[in-house]
Amino acid sequence: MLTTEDLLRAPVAAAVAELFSADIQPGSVTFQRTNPAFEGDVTLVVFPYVKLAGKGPEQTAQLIGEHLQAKLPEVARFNVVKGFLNLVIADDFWNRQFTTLSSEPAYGHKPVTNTSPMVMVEYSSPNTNKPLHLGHVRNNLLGFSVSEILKAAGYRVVMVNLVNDRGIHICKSMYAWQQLGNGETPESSGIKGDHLVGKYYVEFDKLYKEQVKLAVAAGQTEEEAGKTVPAMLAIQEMLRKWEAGDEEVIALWKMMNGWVYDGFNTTYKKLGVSFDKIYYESNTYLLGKSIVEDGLNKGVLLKRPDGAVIIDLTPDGLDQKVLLRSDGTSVYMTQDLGTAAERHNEFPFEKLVYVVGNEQEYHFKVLKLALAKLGYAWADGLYHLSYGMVELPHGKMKSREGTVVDADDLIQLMEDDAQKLAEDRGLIADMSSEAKATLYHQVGMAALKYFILKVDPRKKMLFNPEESIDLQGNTGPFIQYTYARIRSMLRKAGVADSLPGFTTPAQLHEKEKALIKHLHQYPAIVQEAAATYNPAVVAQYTYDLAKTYNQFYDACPVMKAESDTLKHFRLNLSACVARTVKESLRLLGIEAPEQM
RNA sequence: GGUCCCAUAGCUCAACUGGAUAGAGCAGUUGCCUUCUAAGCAACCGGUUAGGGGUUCGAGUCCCUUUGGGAUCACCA
Repeated sequence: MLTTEDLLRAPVAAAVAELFSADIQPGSVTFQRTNPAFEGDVTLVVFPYVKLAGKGPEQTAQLIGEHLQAKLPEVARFNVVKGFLNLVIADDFWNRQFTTLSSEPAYGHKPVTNTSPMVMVEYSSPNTNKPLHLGHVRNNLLGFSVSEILKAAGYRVVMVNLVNDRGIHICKSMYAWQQLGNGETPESSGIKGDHLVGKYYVEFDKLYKEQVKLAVAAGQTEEEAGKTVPAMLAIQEMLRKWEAGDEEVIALWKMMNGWVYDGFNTTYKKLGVSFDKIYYESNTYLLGKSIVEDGLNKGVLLKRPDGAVIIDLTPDGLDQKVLLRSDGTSVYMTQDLGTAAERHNEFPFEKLVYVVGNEQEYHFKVLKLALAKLGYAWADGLYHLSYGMVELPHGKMKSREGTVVDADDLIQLMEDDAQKLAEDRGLIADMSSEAKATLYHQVGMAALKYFILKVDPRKKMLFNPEESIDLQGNTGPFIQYTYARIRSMLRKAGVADSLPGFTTPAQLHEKEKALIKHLHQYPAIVQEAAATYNPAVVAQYTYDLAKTYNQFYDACPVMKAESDTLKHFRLNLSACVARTVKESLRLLGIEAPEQM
């Protein structure tokens, strides 16, 4: 697909050469969208050439404009505002673009083959002691969407999840359940597994604090009490037994983890996310020791007098970091070193994207640097997609303080809102109750997903539980609605997807041209979103496309167009918009209902 | 204390990576359903881009500084 930039770059360079006898690289010529206040499709900023021209900006722009218009039939006319050369591209060019792009089945997406570069995306990575909340939702939606975008941009993508299923924190819920649970199970209580385990995690915290309070009252210092209270000793003992493979502890661990996984899988399914491979820390936590040994031998790592192995990153502006405890056991970093190396053996990725909150920026900086120093060339491909926290009006969400927005609750709330609005509209009376339930889910999730994904991942975002997420305006359902309306029209016209053999009009309506220009941008948008790991780029684009279509819909009758030729063209244009909207929604993990 | 990030309309977010008169949605006011779905379209209202200085043809964007917020600097994960 020839973009306007491709079309104009060389001619602009030629114009500069001819008019001002100066050599510039065609690749250095850049364009921008024309400001809507002026007529034009693309704009050349001529400030970079005024020195070469030895003339004022207006005159420089005027000369280049005249030259381009004379040489290129695609340049219909132009106007000059200050140093901006606004070029109007002929309708014929846009018509040719539309004819080409409307015939491409996977328009805008690059095909993936066995030799395409491979990217691994790690996301979700939950703890198995509490249910998922809104922060996890952002992580999951980002990870899934980034993966889909990378696939569309031509990468082989491996989606992985690293489940944090071991450690002292897991023992807390296990211990509390042992002490207080009376054999309660998800079945006996009717509580979803992850919520049940989360309940005992909170119970432990209460129990523990109570014991510390008593001990302090009995004269111990708080620090002392914190370490010696029975509950603390018990979970430490439990962790030792777990690491020693104690049958009873392992059985309890397996049972309760099973409950959590059942619960997570339900939530994952509702969120529409999935993984190609799931790693468990209980399997990976011993990895990395050999890498550390190796690093010691190479002299990259140092053994401190107390026996701990460290890496000295002070020359890089960071600190010293412990990679192996003095007793020889692993830390978080050890495990991540080992996991990354093992993954690269299994999947020779070019990039490994970690979708992890920005609170771990330091960790990933160290991880990448350490691997590089240890001599792994692929370390260069590690990328920490460091997303901002979801904050509530009162600040960060904290599980223990109960100030979290639960994922399951929120999903339910969104479905209820979608149902309420749909029932008020009363347009889907003919649907089966099953189809209705599906629709409420699709619409509710669209609102939630778009709400989260339209925000730049790197920025923190705010969620106010007092205000429900909109279903109108700049939202997911708005875009779905545009799609459903087109599909409804195509059904009435008896058109499945598109009808070949249309004729483009000699003169495009302003809104038709605007739509073609938007469609024309789609491939570049996909590439940009992939290069920056930013679904918000796709979200913004899709909204603009839908918005533009709605304006077209209002201004241009399709079924009652002046002629059959025009009707067929507009049906094709609509079908093409529908396809692109559906695809770009899919990249965001949002479904496009046929009717709503 | 060191390092890093953030601050844009009453609210939630944009701004093509230094470009033209800073854009959307929500909220508020007001038009448009006897023509393809009004979850829509159109219009009005709303801004000293936290404050100050600098760099240049041009700054929300880059540099310095003040203020306010956040993260991180564990032999936790």
